[in-house]
Amino acid sequence: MEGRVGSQDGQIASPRRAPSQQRSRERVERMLAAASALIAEQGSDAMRMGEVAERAGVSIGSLYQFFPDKRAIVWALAERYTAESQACISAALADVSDAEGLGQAFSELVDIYYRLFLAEPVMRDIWSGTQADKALRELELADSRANAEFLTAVLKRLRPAADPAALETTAFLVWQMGEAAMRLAISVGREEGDRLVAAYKRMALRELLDQ
Amino acid sequence: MEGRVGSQDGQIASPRRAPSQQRSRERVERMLAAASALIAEQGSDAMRMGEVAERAGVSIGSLYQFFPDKRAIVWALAERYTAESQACISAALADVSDAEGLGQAFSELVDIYYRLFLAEPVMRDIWSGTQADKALRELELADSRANAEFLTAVLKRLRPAADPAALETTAFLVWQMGEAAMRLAISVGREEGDRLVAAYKRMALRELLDQ
DNA sequence: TGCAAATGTGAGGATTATTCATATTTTGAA
DNA sequence: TTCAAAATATGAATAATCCTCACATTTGCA
Repeated sequence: MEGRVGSQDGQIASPRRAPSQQRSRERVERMLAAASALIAEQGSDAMRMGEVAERAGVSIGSLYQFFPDKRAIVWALAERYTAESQACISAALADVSDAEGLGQAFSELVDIYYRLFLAEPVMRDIWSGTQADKALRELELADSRANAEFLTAVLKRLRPAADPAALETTAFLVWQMGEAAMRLAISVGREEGDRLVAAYKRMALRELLDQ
Repeated sequence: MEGRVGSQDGQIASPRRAPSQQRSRERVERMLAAASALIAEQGSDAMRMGEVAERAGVSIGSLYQFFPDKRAIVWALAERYTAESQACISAALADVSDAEGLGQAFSELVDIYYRLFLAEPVMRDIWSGTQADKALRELELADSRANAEFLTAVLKRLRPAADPAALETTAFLVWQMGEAAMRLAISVGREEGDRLVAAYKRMALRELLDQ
């Protein structure tokens, strides 16, 4: 009843061949767009390579010309999301210089993420499946570390006397807790989700500001 | 290259037929034991139904006599773990009556869980894949709620003046954060993992005791 | 004993992911 | 412009896997 999704080795799935011509670059975009639409409709697990090819208007062989396997497509989409959000997060935290500013920026960041998770089925699907796929897990971990570093930088400015290593651990943990809180929040009802996100915010800020 | 793992509907995978004879009960045990061993060796994703049957010394058809599909086997193992751990957690929190006691019990509980995650590849694998499988996700959520309730009961005793709804939210969130922290801790190096777990403990207790 | 229910079996059906031999298009140097 | 090499396109065929089902065997029990 099935196809399987490759062996369990978590190789970073890089394009089998980078599209060098204008034509192929456009086709790869179409493939990713098709995959994105299908994931939004049915989830990445139910996404079929044949459907992706058909919807992108390319042959199945062309798909495999640029993506070594199914997971690579999901990975490529995930990478785009992380790149975008990192830029956003970096900007939001760049010029925070006092506790109040951190509270403000962090709170907004959480809201943005929460809304994004609620509104973006693709993102939701991809980050949900994160744990099952080694390459995705590593991407998310790297992303999380990068984001935590932005937060660490702020903390070091706000609390110069504190142990830097401890600040790093705190920032990383708080950030990961945030991602977990989001996943939890979207998997329960909206009201409870809102409450949980609010509770997370309080908890995180208390920890970050060491109050 | 593959088989697929069932449609994405998250039906609770209950035995197709409960084994009623001694013989079949023993065989089902062998099936679960075989599955457990294979998951420990290669992960549940790489576990093949044919291998499970072979190692259990039964035919593939017998497997499907008692388990409607592959996920049902994983689910059955997961259910056992949750039943066991709930009993353990309930016992640990049952007679907590002051802040110090909570600190003690909670800290021990976290340690036990952490060690369990580190030592039990099966448990680790199952809870990692949790997000990808609807039935597993629901099982984990229900388990988490049940455990959070034990914690809530303690909090209500310790802080009778507090808003009960807020305590429930706090307990649930803290518990889920704990599971996330565990997953994170075992996916990074041992040293960093230890630091993260310690940091989580501090954060959680601060929140639980509202200090 | 004998019959119905429970259980056991494994070859084959059904899906999918992925490959590969071959055809077509583009590029860039002569 | 010409043309060979590189890049790209194609989809039928392959391979791997889950799961079904028609039929065989065993067990419980009146």
